[in-house]
Formats: sequence, structure tokens, C-alpha cells
Amino acid sequence: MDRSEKHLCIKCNEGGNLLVCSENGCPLAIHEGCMGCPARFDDAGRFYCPYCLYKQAVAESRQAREYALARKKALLIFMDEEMMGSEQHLEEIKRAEADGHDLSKVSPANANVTCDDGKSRGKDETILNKSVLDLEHQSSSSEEEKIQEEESDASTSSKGQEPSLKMYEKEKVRNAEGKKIQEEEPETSATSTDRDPSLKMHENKNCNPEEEQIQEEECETSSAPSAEGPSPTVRTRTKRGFKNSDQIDGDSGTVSLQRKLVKQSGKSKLTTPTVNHPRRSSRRLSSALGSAQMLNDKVVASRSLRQPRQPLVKLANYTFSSGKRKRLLWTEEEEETLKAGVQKYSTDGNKNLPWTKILDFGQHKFDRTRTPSDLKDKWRNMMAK
DNA sequence: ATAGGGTTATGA
DNA sequence: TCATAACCCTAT
Repeated sequence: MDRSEKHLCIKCNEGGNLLVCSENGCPLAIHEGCMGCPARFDDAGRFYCPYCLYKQAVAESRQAREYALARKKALLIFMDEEMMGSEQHLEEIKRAEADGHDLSKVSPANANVTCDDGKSRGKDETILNKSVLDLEHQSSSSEEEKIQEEESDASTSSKGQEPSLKMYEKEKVRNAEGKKIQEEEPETSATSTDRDPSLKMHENKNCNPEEEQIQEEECETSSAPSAEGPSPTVRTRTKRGFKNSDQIDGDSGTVSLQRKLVKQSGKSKLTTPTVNHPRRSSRRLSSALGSAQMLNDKVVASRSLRQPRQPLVKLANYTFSSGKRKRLLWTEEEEETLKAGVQKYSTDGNKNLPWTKILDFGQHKFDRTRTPSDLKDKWRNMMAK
């Protein structure tokens, strides 16, 4: 415990039995009783002032963010088959690794944090003026706000924090000087609970891939062509590649289905700028992350026989949805059923046809993976002929 | 829930 | 390369 009689208390400006901050270069000295909050000591009994602890926390937060970004970058490269293995991108991964330091190396107690903006204060420097401290606290607060603004996705859960940081977090609650931090805390905890979708993706592995595979196979068999229908080979569906439709959103970290508009062939006729529209994003997300279970819940709720038809991509232990259903041609029986359904439910010139009802009407004839929208699209095609 | 425009896989 | 059909996305 660093107690000194050489200094004056930063609060009452008197000498006596003072605690001196052990952080390198920090001249803060204070009576334990003047703290206004419990004094904090590390395992070795060294005292650290709330200010230094806060600075450490901010530094660690930044480092955690850098680490998260670096990991995200590596994931991005990992997910893109075209990029995988190339010299250039191996370099990128290495750079990402170097940029984001391993969190395990970060320890608030030994983090290379000084009490100022990089310059170390001399031990003999005059006692910090309280107003100076306040100013610096403000600046570091705004610094943290900036970080928080930037990081909508940094997954710095308090779980992985070092004991001394946890200790400080508890202290924040009581610490009057840490009031601002306290206000920001809900956001921080929100980031850890309302987690980055890209992390949720990893939870996808518990979606019982085997069961999904079985369902998939069931779909295949259930959609066997009728006698007059197209040959089985025609009905064969191909799986679209993961890389074709899935991308990691660089900002949100979500696995998005943003279509690659810039086709290498330049074939794409329309260059609709794909804005990150909220609705689109959410749909992309559910589609991309779309564990069969998620889809199941949605579909089964409206129609018990409906099945998801989601091509799945297995990557190590994880199962991803490739985001787009496999192409399934319509059988003649389905077309006939569709005609019959439209005829039955047709009202005013085939406007606003109740596709859901029509789907229910022919639920034993339509493939179980058909959706009302599929019926609508098919009818449109048939009418176009 | 549906309509309608856009995207993409597929085969000629 | 192009037409087509299936599928996707978003506005209403």
C-alpha cells in the first residue's frame, strides 16, 4: 500500500496518511477517507486512483474493439472463398492479427496506460489540480463516447474482463466521478447481451444440422415429379454457393445476403444500389442466419405441412444457410392445382388473389416448400405466356 | 398478405 | 449470350 506523508491530499489539500496512486507517473495522493468511494488495491496491495483505473478501462475497451475488428476482418476473409488462400489475403489476415492484440495480453494492472495522453508525468510534478483532473476525465469520457459511437458491434462483454477491471466496474456504481461511465454502462451491457449477429451465427451450430439434412432430403423426395412432369433431373435443385450470395456486412458484422451487384461478367442489367434498408437487412439476416429452425417456426406457424427449403452450407461444425432456396421447377400437377385454386378464389379480375388460401387449397398437391409468393410468381409467369 | 420490380440459375 | 423461370426484396 502506497502511503505517503510527502504529498498533500488532492481533495482536502492536507498532508497525513495519504494513498498515492501506483500507476506509473500518476502523482495523485488522497486520504482514504476523502475518496468518497472504496479505495482499490491490486493483489500486491498497490493503490490505483479511480482516474487511472478508468483510463485503463478505456484503453482496454479500445483494445478489445480493435481485437474484435481484427477478428471480423479475418472472418470476412475466411468467409470469402475467392479470397481464401491468396497471398494477398493471407497477408491481410496476418495484419489483422497484428492489429488486434490478443485480449489475454491485456491486463488493466499492466496495461501500458499512462495517466496522460502519452507523456508520462514526472514523479516530482506538482500535485494534480483537481480541475485538471476533471478536464482530463471529461476528455477521456468523450473519447469513450467516440469509441462507443464507432463500435456498434464491438463484442466486449464484461465476461472476458480481467479481475481488476471487474473490480473497477463494481466501483463505478458507487463512484461519483464515475457517474458518466455509469450512464454509459447500459449501452455496454447491451452490446454484450444483444450480441453481434455475427456471433449468433456461431450459435447456429446447435440447430441440429442432421435434422436439417433429413428435412432437406424429405423435401427432395416429396417433390418427386408427377408422371407427366419434368424428368427428375429437371427437378434437381442445385445449391448455390455460400460465397455467391452471402457477405459479412463490414459495418454491422452481420452475415448479409447482399447480392453482389457488381458481377465480374458485367451481366447485371440493373445496378440498383443496395442500400442497407432496415427491412432488407432484417430479412437478409433471418435468411442468412436462417437456421432451419427459425424458418420452421415461421412457416409451420402458418401451415403445418410447409417445409423450409434452405440450402445449407456446412463449414467445420457450423451450418450456414446459403440464403437462397434451391430452384424447384413446377410440376404439371402443381400448375393444374394452381389454376384450380385461382379459379376457385378468383374474384375481381384476378386482382388481390388470396395466395395463402390457394396454397392451403392445394396443400397436398403443391410442394411443401411452396410459399404464397411462389404461387403468385408462378401465376404471373403462367399469365405472361 | 399481396403486388410488382429486381436478381439469378439454367438451358438453349 | 440470351430468354426464361424461380426466387428475392420491399412498398403498400
